[in-house]
This record gives sequence, structure tokens and C-alpha cells, in this order.
Amino acid sequence: MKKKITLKQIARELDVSVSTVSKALRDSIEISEDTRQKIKAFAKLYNYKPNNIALSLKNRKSKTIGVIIPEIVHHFFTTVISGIEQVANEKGYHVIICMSNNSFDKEVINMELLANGSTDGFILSVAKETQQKQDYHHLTEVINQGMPLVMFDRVIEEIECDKVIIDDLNATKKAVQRLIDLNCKKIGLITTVDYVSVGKLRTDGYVQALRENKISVNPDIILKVEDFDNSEEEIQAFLIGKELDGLFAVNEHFAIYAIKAFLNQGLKVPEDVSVIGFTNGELSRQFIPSLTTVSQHGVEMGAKAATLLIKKLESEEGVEEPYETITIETSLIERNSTKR
Amino acid sequence: MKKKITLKQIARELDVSVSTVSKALRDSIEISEDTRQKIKAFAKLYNYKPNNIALSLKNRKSKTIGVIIPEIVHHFFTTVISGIEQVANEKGYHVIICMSNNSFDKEVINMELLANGSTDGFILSVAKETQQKQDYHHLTEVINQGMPLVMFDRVIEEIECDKVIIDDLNATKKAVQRLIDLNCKKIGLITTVDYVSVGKLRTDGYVQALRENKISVNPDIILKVEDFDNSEEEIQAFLIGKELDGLFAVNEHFAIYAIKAFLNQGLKVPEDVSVIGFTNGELSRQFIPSLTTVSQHGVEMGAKAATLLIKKLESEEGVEEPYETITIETSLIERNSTKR
DNA sequence: AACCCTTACGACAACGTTTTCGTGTTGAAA
DNA sequence: TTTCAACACGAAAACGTTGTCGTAAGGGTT
Repeated sequence: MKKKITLKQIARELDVSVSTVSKALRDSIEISEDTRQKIKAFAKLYNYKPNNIALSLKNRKSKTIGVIIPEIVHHFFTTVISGIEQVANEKGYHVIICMSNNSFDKEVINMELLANGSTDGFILSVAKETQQKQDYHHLTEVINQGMPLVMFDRVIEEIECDKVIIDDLNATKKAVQRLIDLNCKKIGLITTVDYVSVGKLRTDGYVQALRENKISVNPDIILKVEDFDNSEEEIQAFLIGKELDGLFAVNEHFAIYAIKAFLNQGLKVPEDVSVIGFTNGELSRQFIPSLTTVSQHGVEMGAKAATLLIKKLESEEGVEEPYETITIETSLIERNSTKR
Repeated sequence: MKKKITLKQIARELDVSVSTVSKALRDSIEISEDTRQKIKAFAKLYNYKPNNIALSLKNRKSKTIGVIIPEIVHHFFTTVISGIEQVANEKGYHVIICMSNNSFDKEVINMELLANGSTDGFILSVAKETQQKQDYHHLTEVINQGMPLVMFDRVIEEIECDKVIIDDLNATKKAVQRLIDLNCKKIGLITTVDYVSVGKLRTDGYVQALRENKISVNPDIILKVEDFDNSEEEIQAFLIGKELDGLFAVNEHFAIYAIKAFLNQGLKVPEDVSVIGFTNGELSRQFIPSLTTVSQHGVEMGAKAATLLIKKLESEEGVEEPYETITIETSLIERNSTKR
């Protein structure tokens, strides 16, 4: 078991100074061709690699970006991470991923942990609990310390930073409009409670679409799910006797649960009811009937977020560039849960 | 924008030495009650937090464990990560997650990156390409450097280290036995090419189950999928005219594709064909018919891997504990893709 | 012979901590 | 008054790097 070799050890072995070794390895012209070759050969032999921690300390940057997401188990977030990784690696950054599990406390702890030197900046989608509490001190703090922060998907208006979002409102509007165009007369909505920002926006989109088509909004056919864990039963119960011919759900799961409920009632999808969901996950693709859905282009979102962050990280000290909010286009992927 | 405050700055402000500040904050009895209070108050006011990078450098450990997985998009891996996180956080470690995307090169790069100080040890499931190439130099290297390594799921026999696996062979055997007990006479298998270790083991389990029941193994009803991306078509074509009444698939996707193929042929699942898959993901739960499947208990697996790693990390220098291989029990979750 | 310019390298500081080992000031015991 | 422990603090080293600066040796020019 040979521990990692350091500059100092190389220096001692070759009877030169540490500085000489460092310079030789970085091809400094200060060092004679001879010594340079000798040192490089030795370093290669012992597989020398500079210690990142020491470099981080010296340079006061870690070339690392921290990603904090509410829950990794959602396919959407994994695609975002994918996009972040691609861009980050390309530009020589590594990525640390932490999960908040939708807990405010864990979000705070993780941020403080990473903020103490481990990370140069953050990409984050806030926890549900944080949106509920509206306590953003940990966010303002890292910004105040000069660490760039990019928020995506679930963003907070009040915080000034770069943001990457999708146009939840219009995406929903378009989807609901599609249902209307398919001649649906009674379109239900399954959404989340209002404090989840994206849930709220999608609800608004639904309402606007109906209004623009002079359809009155009927609160009886809108369900705001509180508790994700029991949503299947809740949705099942909610859909009894509603006689819908169209339904929009703010995520994949709600949509699937709804379809199941309809099937249980002896209804046919899409013949009797058309259903559109949100988030283009594996489930949407594989389910029978496959689900018409709003695709959020997570990879692109992640890539854009990483690009924004790195741009901030590498901008000159003095130059204060304005914050940007980028909207990623969505697309409606039509499958078999809607009529043709 | 006030940058993070350091010990040195506190020392200067309060006109004491850096050592005094450090000691005061760590409640050393060397420092008088008075000064201690003063320093602590000041530190709190300015929200002092020690710099992790400096600590890592000094202590020569980072309290961080690196996790390298082939693909985050597989639900199974996300559950494993969940388990790792739980245990790690509990014991004061953070977790860095990197994806190899099943590429050998990326696996090597990521390991080298993290091995240079960022990480105290590794938890890893090897990339498909690595298993194929059988080039493990990066693994032996980190072990030689004294960094503990725990492999899970896709492990490599030849490498000496802690391992957490599931009993793929017996899990499959039990599942196939179940099909036999359900009176299936012609049981097909959809598996991966042999160099994927778990694919091989599961294939062996299938063969053994048949042999023990004096059923001859018919290579015509075994499909070894090469290319994941085109597997749906491949499976569809393969199943034509096979007249199976039972099928085992080594993962969730293959199982679902098979069911779809059966349904397309006008067969009924489970009435005409019983299907069992592997990996208890969202798809298995939600699909209609819901899929009978071998659950791998990913969370438990991750938790165990983290426990093993941390145990090694915190064991006394001299004491060389033997390597362990832990087998996580699987369970067969019976749903609607098999007869009762 | 006196001077200066290269060449080739080493010493040292710095990044932020912790910890060991001094050391100056008290107060009390002899 | 001397001696010595207890107390309260500071200096310095160490972790592994990089970069600035200093400098010795050598060779060339007057």
C-alpha cells in the first residue's frame, strides 16, 4: 500500500526543491530541459496527481458546483442532473449532488455544508417545505457571500439570481387548449396545493385557457392534492361521478392514477376521456395507453443552468452582470391518452 | 457582499492571535472564560463557519464519500443513493455522486478526480464497459493508495474489497421456481449479454431452476439482449411464435416490453402467460397489469454499503479487518402479471 | 579585471485550520 | 525575597500547492 505521492516526496527523492518540482511539472521555462525530463519521468512513474484539496485552498476555488434537489427519485431531476454534468465536465468542473428530500432543514444544512469551501456555486430547486415556510435566509446568505446561485424549476421570485424555468403557465395553457380543440367539454384538473410554485402556475394556466374559451371554471372538478403519498386514493375518490371528458394533471403520476380510476369506472381512454400529464418520464412512455404529456426538456434545463452558473463563476471580479431568467421551451408529446 | 470570515480576520478585529480564536471556539480551557465569550459572540455575529477545505487539508480526510454509478436514471440506483445518504449524513459524511454513464473512460476520470483529496473512499457499481474490458487498474489503484472501496450490485470478483450484492442467482431461481409452481411449462428468459455480471448470474439461476425441475433448457427461448436502446423491437420479434406460458426478464423494462409484445399477439397476461421481472421500480407498480417482480431493496443496499465503508474509514490504522461480502435478501413481490 | 546578463534553481509566503510547545505574568508557598 | 506552579495566551509548524522573489554560478563584454 503506497500512499499518494506529494511534491515534497518527489523533491526529496530527486534532491531538488519543492518549487523546482512544481515548476518542472508545469513546464516552466525556468527549469532546464534536463531536470524537467527527469522530474516528469519520476512523477509519471509514481503516478503523481496534484491534490485537489490543496489546490482548492490555495486558489480559493474548488471548481465544483453543488446541486441541491428535492428528490432524486423523480425522473425529471435526473435528466436535469444529466444536463448539468455534461456542461460542467466539459468545462472542468465537478458536480456534487445533494438531496433535500423536500425538507427545509436538510436544504439549509446541505447548503451550509457545501458553502464552506466545498463548492464555488449552487444550482438548486427548492424544497417544498421551503416554499411553504418562505424562509430564504440560507439563499440570501450564500448570495451575499458572493457565491453564485442558479435556481431551476421551482424558483423563488423574490430572490435575485439567475433562473431557469419552463413556462409552466403557457405550457399548461397550450395543453388545456389542445383538450378543448379535441372537443372536450368538461375538463378536470388535478394539481398540487398552491404553495408549490409550479403547481400554482399550472393551475393558473388551466384557468386562463378555460377563460379564453369562455368556459366557466368549476371548482368542483379541480383537485388540489395535499399529500403525495395518498394521492392515488384521493384521485380515485375525487373522480367518482364527475363525468369528465378531459383531464389535465400536473405530473405523470397524477395522470396515471386518473387513467386508472377512469378504467376502473369502465370508461375508455381516450375514447371517453382524454388525459394529458406533465413531465415526460418513463411511465408516460410505457403505460397503456401511453400518455400525452408536456415534456420539460430536463437535460436542456440542466445544461442551461450549468452554463449560467459557470459564466458567473468565471466572469471578472468587478463586472456585475445582470441576472437572467431563461425560459426553456416545452413541447406537447401526443400519445394515446388523447383522441386524434 | 461580505465574504466569509476567517479565523485570521476575527483575530485581527479582536486583537488576539489566531490560535486563541481557534481554541476559544473549540471551548479550550486554555482560554479564559472572558475572552472565550467575547470571541464566540463575535464569531456568531459574523456567522463564522470553519472552512472545510482547510480542514480537509489539515486532517487529510474530507469526510466525504464518493459514489459512482453507471446511470442515475435507473430507479434502482436512486434508491441505493437514498440509503447511502441516510447513513452517511447520520455519521457526518457528505456524499458526492458521479455518473459513469456506463463508460469506462468516464469511470476512470471520475475516480481519479475524486481520489485526489476530494474523497475518503468510494462506493461504486461498475460500468458495463468496464466489465466488458476487464480493465480494473483504476480500482486496484485507489485500493493500493489506501482508499477503501465498496462495490455494490455489479461487482467484480477478482477485486478484493467489501461488497454488497443481492443473491442474483437464487433470487432468479426462486422466481423461476414460482413460475414452475404456477404450472408454467415453457418458460422463456430475456437477459443481457454475459459480461454483465448480474445478467450472467440471473441466467445461471434460470438454468438451475429448470434443471432442478428436470426441465430441459431450450436455447431457442432465451434472448440475450445486446443493445438496450433497441431492445423493445428485439424482444417483440423474438417472442413471435414461441408459444410461451411463462417468462422471466432480468429487468423491469424487458418485462414490460415482453408484456406489450404478448398483448399485441392477442395473448392475455397473466391468463395465457405469466411474467416476472427484476427491480421493483415505478413502472412495475403502475403498469397494467402490474408486474410481479424481484425487489432488490436498494435503500437497504445503499445503507449497508455506506456502513461498511465508514467502518473501514474509521477503523484504526494498523488493524486490517477482513473484507466482507454482504448479501441483501430479495423478495418476490407478487402482482398481477402472474396467475394466482 | 571589473561588470553585467542569463540560466537554473531554492526560499518563502500564502491559502485556513488545529495543535504542540513555548513564554510572560500572576499569585502563593517557602 | 526567591521559587515555582497555574494561568492565559502567542508562535510556529503542518497539510500540499503555486508563484514571486532572491541569488549563485557561469559566461560574455569592455
